[in-house]
Amino acid sequence: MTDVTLREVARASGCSVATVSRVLAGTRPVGAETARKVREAAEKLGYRPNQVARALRSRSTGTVGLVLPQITNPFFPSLVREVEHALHAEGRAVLLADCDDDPEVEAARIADLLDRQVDALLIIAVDERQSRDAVAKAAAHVPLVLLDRGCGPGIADLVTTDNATGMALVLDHLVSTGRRRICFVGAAGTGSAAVERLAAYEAETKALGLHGFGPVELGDFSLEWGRAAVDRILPSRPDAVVCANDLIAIGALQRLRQLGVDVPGDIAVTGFDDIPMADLADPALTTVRQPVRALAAEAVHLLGHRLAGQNDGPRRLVRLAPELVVRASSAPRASSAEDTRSTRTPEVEQ
Amino acid sequence: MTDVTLREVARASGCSVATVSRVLAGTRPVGAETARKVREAAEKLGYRPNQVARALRSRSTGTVGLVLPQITNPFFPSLVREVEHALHAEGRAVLLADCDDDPEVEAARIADLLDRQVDALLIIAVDERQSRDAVAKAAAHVPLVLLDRGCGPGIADLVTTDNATGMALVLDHLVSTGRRRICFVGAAGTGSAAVERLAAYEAETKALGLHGFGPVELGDFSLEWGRAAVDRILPSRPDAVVCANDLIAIGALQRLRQLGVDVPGDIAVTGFDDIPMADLADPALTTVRQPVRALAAEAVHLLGHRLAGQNDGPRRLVRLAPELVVRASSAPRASSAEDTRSTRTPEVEQ
DNA sequence: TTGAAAGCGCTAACAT
DNA sequence: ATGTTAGCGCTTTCAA
Repeated sequence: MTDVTLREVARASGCSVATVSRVLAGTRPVGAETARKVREAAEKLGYRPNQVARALRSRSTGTVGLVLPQITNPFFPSLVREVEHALHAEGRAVLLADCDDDPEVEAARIADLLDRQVDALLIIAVDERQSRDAVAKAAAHVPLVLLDRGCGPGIADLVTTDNATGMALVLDHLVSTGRRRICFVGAAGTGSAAVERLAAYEAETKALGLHGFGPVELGDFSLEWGRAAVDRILPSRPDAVVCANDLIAIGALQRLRQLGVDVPGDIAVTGFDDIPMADLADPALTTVRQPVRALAAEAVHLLGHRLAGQNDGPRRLVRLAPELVVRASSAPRASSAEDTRSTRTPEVEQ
Repeated sequence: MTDVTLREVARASGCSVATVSRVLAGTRPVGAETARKVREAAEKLGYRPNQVARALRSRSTGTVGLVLPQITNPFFPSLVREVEHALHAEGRAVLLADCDDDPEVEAARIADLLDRQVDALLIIAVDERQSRDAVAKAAAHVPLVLLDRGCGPGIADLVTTDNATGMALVLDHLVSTGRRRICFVGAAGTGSAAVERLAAYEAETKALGLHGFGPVELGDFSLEWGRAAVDRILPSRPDAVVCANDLIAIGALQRLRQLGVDVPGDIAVTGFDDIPMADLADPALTTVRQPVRALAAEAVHLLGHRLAGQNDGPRRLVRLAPELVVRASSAPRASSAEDTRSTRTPEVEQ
C-alpha cells in the first residue's frame, strides 16, 4: 500500500504540484478544466493528502488537545463526546489526555500536546490552583479554553455552568413543593464547583428567608461522603437535603434507605450534574442537568474565534444556565404550594 | 513565543544540527562532552522538538488512533483510560474518535485517522459485520488491534474478554448457592458479546444439568429491555436471572423492585461487565468484571509487537479471563451449598 | 491562471 | 564521533 503523493497526482494530471495543491486545498482559483483533470487523477490514484506534511508546511495540524482530570468521572464522558463531535464537525481531530487527577501529570500532558503542535487546547483543569501555572504557560503558546472548571481569573476563556442558577432552581423547586427544613451537603476545597455551589446555596436560602436552619456539611464530591453526611444531618430533622453533586446525593440516598428513611416521603434529596446514574438511582434523583452540548459547542466556538486570529482581546467567561430535572427523589409529599418565583436568565456573559 | 529550532540549538552549542538531533533523539553514540554542551544549550533556549517535523521525516507520528462506538457507553471510559495510560507510558499520544454507534461515521473517522498518519489503530468496532470492511481496509495500512469486540475472523488481532469463563463463573456461583431455576436475559443480534454470552450460558447450563428449565429471552443490551424481560420470565417462577450485561440486570432489578419481588430473597440477579453503576444499584449487583486494565495492556502490547516490525505473522486472538464480583443481588437465601466446581483456566490464547 | 522553487523542522544517508 | 547534504510531502511566495 504505497501512499500516493501530490507529485504523482501532478504527473498523472499533467500539471504542477502547486496546481494540484491549489485544486485540492481549494486555496486559490484554478481553471475549471485543469481542476477537473486534477480531481480525476487524484480520484483514480486514490490520493489522500498527508496531513503531517500539510501541518509542517502550513503550521496547523488541525488538531486540538483535550485535557481532562479523569475520563472515568461520570460527568465527563458526555462532555468528551460533545466536544469531540463539535470539533470533528470543523474538521479537527482530538488528542485526548487523561491526567489521572494529578496536576503534575496534567502539566506533562499539556507540554506533550504542545510539542505535538496542537492548534489549540481545551482543558478541564484538575485543580483550581495547582493547574494554574501549566495552563497559563500553555495559553501563551496556543489558543486555550477552559471548560467546566475555573482556574483563576484572567488565565484563559472559561465556559462553565451557571452554578448559581442551578442552585436557585433546586431551592425554588423544593420550597415550592413545601420543603422548609433544608440542609446542604457539599464539598470543601477551592474548586469552583465546590465554592460556587456552596455560595449559591447560602445566598439563595438567605433570599428565600430560609437562612439559619439547616446544617451545611462539607466533605468531598464522593459517594462515601454522601453516605457519611447523612448521619451528620439527620439529627436536625431536615425535610430536604441539597447535595452539591450527584455522587454525594446517590450516597445519601443509599444511606437513607439503609436507615429506613423514606425518600421523598420524609426527606427530599437533590443532586447536581445529572450523570447517567442519577436516573437509575432509586428513587430516581432530582438534579440539575448541566448543559453539556451547549458547553461543548460554546467552548469550541470560542476556540474557533481565537484560532481565527483574535487571540488577543479580553478573556471571556461564559456561564450557561443548567436545567432542573425533577424526578422521584423530590416528589411532593401531600399538598404542594405553587412556584412563585420567576425564571432565571438563561445565560450570563461577562 | 517564537519556537526554538534545532538549528538554533546547533548554533548555540557550536555543533551541527545532525549532532544535536542525535543527542536529543538518542539515536547514535555521541561524545560525552559534546552531548553535555548540546543539552545545556537546548535547556537554556528552552528547546522542544517539533513532533510534526520529526514525524514527517521519520515516518512515525507516535500517535495511535482509538476508535470507539460511543464514549458514553458506561463500559468504555475505564477502557479508554487504561488504553490511554498504557500508550502514554510508551510515549504515544491518543487520537480519539467517537463513532456515535454508526458504522458509516466509523469508516469516515478511520479514514481521517489514516490521513493523519497514525502509527496504529485500536478499534472497538461498532458492529461485527458492518464495521468489517472499514477495519479490513485500515488493517492493510497500519497495525491494527481490535478490542473488546470481534469483527469477523482473520481481520486483525483481537483482545477480548473470555465470555465463556465469565458465564461459567456466574452459573457456578448461582448453583453453588442453591439456585436451580435459572433463566437468561440476553441480547439478540450478531455482536460477539451477545452471541458468546448466550452460547456460554447454554453450554454451561447443559453441563451443569440445568438445561431445559429456564426461558431464554433475547432483546438488546439496554435497561429498558431488562425491565421488559422481567415480565416475560416471571411466570416461569425462576430463582435466578442471569443477564448478558449490567444494564439489562439493572433494568431487571428496577422492575423486580417495582413488582415487589425480593432480590436476592426470591430471585438472584447477575450482570456482566461491572460498570460503575453495578456497585451502586440496590441491591448491589453481582457481576462479571471485565479485566479492563489487562485488556488495554494486552492490546497495546500487541500493537507494539506489530509496530516493531512483525506486521505479518498470524492474527492473534487473545481472550482474558474475567473475574466474578459477588455482591448483594445474589446473596444466598438460607443455607448454601458449597462450590464443587474447579476453577477455570485464567487465559486462553489461540 | 499556472509553474518553478524555496522551504516548514527534522532525521538519515553518506562523508569525513 | 561529527559534519554535510538531501530530502519527508506539502504550501506558498515569486515569476511568468
